[in-house]
Amino acid sequence: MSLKFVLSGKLIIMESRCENCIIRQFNSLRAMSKEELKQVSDSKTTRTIKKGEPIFEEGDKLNGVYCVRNGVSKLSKLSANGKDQIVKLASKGEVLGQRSVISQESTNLSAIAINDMEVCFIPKESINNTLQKNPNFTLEVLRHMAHDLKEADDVIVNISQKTVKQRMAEAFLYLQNNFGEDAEGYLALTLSREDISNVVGTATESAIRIISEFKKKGLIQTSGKKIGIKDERKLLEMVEGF
Amino acid sequence: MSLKFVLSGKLIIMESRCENCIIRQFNSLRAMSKEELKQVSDSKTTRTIKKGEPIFEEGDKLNGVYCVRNGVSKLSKLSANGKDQIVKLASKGEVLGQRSVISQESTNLSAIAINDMEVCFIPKESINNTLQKNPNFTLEVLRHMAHDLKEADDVIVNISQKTVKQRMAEAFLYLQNNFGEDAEGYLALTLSREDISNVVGTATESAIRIISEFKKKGLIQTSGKKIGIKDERKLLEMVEGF
DNA sequence: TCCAAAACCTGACAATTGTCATAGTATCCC
DNA sequence: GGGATACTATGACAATTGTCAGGTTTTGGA
Repeated sequence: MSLKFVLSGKLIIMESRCENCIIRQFNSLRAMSKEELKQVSDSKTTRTIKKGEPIFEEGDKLNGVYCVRNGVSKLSKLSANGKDQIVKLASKGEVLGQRSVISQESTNLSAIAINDMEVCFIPKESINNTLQKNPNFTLEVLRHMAHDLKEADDVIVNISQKTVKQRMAEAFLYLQNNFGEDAEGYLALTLSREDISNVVGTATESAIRIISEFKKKGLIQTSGKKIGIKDERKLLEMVEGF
Repeated sequence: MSLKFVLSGKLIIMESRCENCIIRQFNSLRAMSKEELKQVSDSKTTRTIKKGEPIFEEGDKLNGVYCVRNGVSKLSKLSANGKDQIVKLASKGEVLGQRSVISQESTNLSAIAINDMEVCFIPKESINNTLQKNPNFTLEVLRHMAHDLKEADDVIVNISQKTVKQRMAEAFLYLQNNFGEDAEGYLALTLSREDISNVVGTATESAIRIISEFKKKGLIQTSGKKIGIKDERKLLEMVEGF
């Protein structure tokens, strides 16, 4: 049986065996057999990462993958002009570093914690072993990667064909759909203005300016750095180009 | 033994058995067993596609994959404002439509022939069958897709962080590296100005203007729509932002 | 071979976006 | 609690890029 604590209003489930971990249901690990999971469980280690700290950085050789149990990480790449481009936001259930382990190259992205995180490190041996023996698992990973690639294609088209304003609107809707809202109607995932601009691919000042503009037009509301969506319909229209 | 013809100066190899097809060595099909290849060979059909014609179009449900034997295809996506964004150029040896077949969704990209093409259509049953039974094949496909995803990430960063001029320079170097040059030093793959602008993600007029500028500066030379690289070093510097 | 259509090219201008400067505001750490 | 530091915000301006409008050249088909 798993241990449960109620700590300052939050329910925390301390589950150290992968076999029993719910997170697993959201990613490719669910295609592993019992024995394979047992092996993963025996070789894995758990790490906590504080807000702002890296899980790994561009160029690192990864000795395994990281399964996110809690918190959100930004996957980004530094460009020649010193700016980060955020390529993906990864939260509970996602596995980081798969690509690097599969292609046996150093990673092309940095993973940095946006809030405090808890991740499980799974050594690459466990993964590679299963990849070679369990076609179901490999296929599951493949399906997942096919999905990521499709999303990446969409991002390419969006960045090159939409205006910054459209991409900003899209980003807010994306955050709403993927991370939800809090009780007061603000986006549950709060990003700094700089992170927002790095997701959208624009200058921080431009992002701020557009936030102000959206606020004036009644499309969104803000409270500190928190942002709430007020007129989803109009934001959607803006994304489509009206 | 394969049949060979010399037709108007070109050597054409008519090889209808996958087992003997050289093309296969360049893609994931090389990980198939003899029996699997035999099955693929028996179920495949060969198609020729004329310049400008589609192999498949965005939204199509694909019943198989296309293995490119000859010619080059652009993979593109139509955006809301009516412009195409070219996401990838695929030539000899590349397999198109894999992602769609794997994730069992309709395709998110169109594939249109840039010059006359010859492709082999392989029904999805052969592929899915092998994916489930041969982990080596699945792993090979996975590695390939991991590579594509990494490239897609690079494209995202490039498009959002580099100027149009830098991306143009990069595009020419890319064409040189991947498709080579003809005897007179012009890029072997000749794209229309519109296609170039759709690769780079800019307006056709901007692309033309930058071509003129590069020509004036002695970085490239042109002859009709053909483009030749004259100063590779300076183009490289430009990409890096000098 | 010739004509129409398509592709290429250039100029002028407008819109978008980035940069720099500067000031207010929140946050963190001692 | 207070000061340093990072983040947010806005204005002014410049650079980049897109759009429209007009030409010229090339290409492909009758």
